[in-house]
Amino acid sequence: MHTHNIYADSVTYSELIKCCISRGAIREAKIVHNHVFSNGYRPMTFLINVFVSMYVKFNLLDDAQKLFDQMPERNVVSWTTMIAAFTNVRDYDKAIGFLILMLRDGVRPNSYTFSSVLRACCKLSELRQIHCGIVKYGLESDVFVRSALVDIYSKWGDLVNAERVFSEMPTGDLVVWNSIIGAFAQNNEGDEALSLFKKMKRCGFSADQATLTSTLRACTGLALLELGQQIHVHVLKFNQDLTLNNALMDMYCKCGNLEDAQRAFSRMLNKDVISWSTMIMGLAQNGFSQKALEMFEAMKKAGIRPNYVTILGVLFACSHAGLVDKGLYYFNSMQKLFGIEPGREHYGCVIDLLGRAGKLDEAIKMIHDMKSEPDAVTWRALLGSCRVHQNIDHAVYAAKQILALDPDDAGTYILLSNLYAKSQMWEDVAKVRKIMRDKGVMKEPGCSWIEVNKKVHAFVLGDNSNPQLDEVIRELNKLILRLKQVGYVPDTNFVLHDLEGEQMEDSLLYHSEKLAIMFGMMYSVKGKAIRIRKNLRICGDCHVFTKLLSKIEDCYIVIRDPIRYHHFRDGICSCEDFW
DNA sequence: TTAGGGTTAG
Repeated sequence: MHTHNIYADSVTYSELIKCCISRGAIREAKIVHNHVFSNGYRPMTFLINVFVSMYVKFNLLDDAQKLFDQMPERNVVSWTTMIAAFTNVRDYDKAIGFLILMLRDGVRPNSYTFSSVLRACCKLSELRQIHCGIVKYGLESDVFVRSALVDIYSKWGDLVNAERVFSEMPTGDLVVWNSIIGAFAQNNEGDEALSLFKKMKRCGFSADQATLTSTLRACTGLALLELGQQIHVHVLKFNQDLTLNNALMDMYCKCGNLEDAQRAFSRMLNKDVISWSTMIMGLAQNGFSQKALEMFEAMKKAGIRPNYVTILGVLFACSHAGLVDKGLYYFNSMQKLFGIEPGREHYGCVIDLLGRAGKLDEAIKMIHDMKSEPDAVTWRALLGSCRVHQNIDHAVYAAKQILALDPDDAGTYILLSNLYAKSQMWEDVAKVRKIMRDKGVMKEPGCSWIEVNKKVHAFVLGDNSNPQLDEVIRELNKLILRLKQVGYVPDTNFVLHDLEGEQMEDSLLYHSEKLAIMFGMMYSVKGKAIRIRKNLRICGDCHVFTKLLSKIEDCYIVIRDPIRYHHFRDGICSCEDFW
C-alpha cells in the first residue's frame, strides 16, 4: 500500500484521524501516527500537519511541537497551527517567537496566521507592528483578521483604532459586529455599544449569544433595567447558554433587582464559578450580606471551587455588614482553605473592613504588612474609613499617599476638604481649594440617571439644560417643605466650601439624585420602584432625605452609586446607614 | 487538504 498513491493514502489517513479526534480516541490516533511513520514511508507535509493539529486538539502540545520540529519542510499551515496553539494556552511569547521564525524561514503568513497571532500581542506597539504586517500582506479586509484586530485594540483600551478597523472597511459579518459592540461594552461605553447594536439590526443581522451578552453588559453598566428586560426576552431563545445567563443575572443584580437575578440564577441548570460569584457579589453590593454568605456556603456544598473573585465578594459582604471576625477569618485562611494567595484587592477589602469598624490603626498596619505595594485604591479604602470616623490625622496621611500616587485625583481633594469643613477647619479647607485651583483639578459634577419609559433622563448639578428641570425643582421644593414638616433638616456638613446659610443649603437641596428621584415620582408608574444610578457616592443628606421620603410617600427607591446599592423602603435603607 | 475571529463575575 505504501508504494501506491501517496495522495490517496494521505486523504485516507487524515479521514481516519478526523474520526479519532471526534471520538476523543487518543490511543487509536497514536497507533495511526506510528503506523504512518513506520516502514520508511515519507508522509506529505499536509498529512504531518494533520497529526500536529491532532496533538494540539488533544492538548498534547509537547507532542505536537516534537513532530513539528521533525518536519522536513513546513508550510504556512504548519506554522499557523503551532502559533494558534501557543496563543490558546496563553504562551504569547512563544506565539510571537514562532511568527518571527516563520518569517525568517521565508514562509508568507496569511489571514489564518494573523487572526491567531493578534491575541498574543503584549503591548500596543507590538500590535501596531503586526497591524502593519497585515496591511503589507493585503489582509486587512479579511473578516477574521478584522474581528481579531477590533478585539485586541479594545483589549488594549484603544477604541479609536478599534472603531477605525471596524468602520473603514465595508465588509463585515456578525462576528465583526460582535467585536465592536463588545469593545465598547467592555470599555464602559455602553451608550455607544447600544447604538451599534441598533445599527447592526438595521443592517439585517440578528443577534446571537455573543451579541446579547455584550448588549446586556452595556445595560449593566448603564443600569438600564427596562432595556435589559427587553433583551431578556431574546435570551430565552438561547435557553441554557452559560455565559449569556451569567450576564443576564449580573444585569439584574447591577440594576438592583435581586428577585429577578435570583430567579434567573435558579433557572440555570449549569452554574459555574462565575454564576455563583456574580450572585454573591450582587447580594453583597445590594446590602444583603447575610444572604451573600449563605450563597457562598451553598456554592461550596455544590462542589464549586471558589476563586480570587469569589473571595472578594465574600470579603465585601463581611466588610459591609461589619462582620470583622468572619472577614478576617476568611482572609487569613483563604490560602489554606482555597489555595488562593491574597492579592492587592483582598487587602483592600480587609482594610475597608477594619476601617469601617473603626479599627484604623489595624487597617494602617495591614497596609504596611501587604506583600504587594499599596496603590491609590488601597489608600482610598483607608481614606473612606477616616471619613466615616472623622479621623482627620489619618485622613491627611492617607490623602497624601493617594496624591503622591495620583496627583490629580479630584475625589481625594474633595474628601479632604469635606473633612476639614466638617471639623470647621476653614483655613485648611481654603488651602485644599487653592491647590485644586492652582493645579486645575476639576470636581466631577454630580450626575444621576433615571430610566423612565425606556428613555434615560440625566440630571447634573448646576446644569440647567434639562427642559423639565424647572417643573422638577418646583415639585421638589414642595416635597422638601413636606419633609421639613416631619423633621427633615438639611445636613449642611455635606456641602463643601465657603458658602453660608441659605445658599449653602441650596446647593445641597438640588443634588442630582434628589432631582432624579423627584422626576421618577412625577413620571414613572405609581408603585413601581424608582431606580437611580449616579456617578458619585451618595451624600449623607441625600441618604437621610431618601429614607424619610420612602416612608412619607410609601415608595421604594433604589440608588446605585459607584461602589454599592441602597434600597430605601419604609424609612430604612438596606445599607443600614453604613456605607 | 491540514490552521483562524467575537460573549460572563472584581
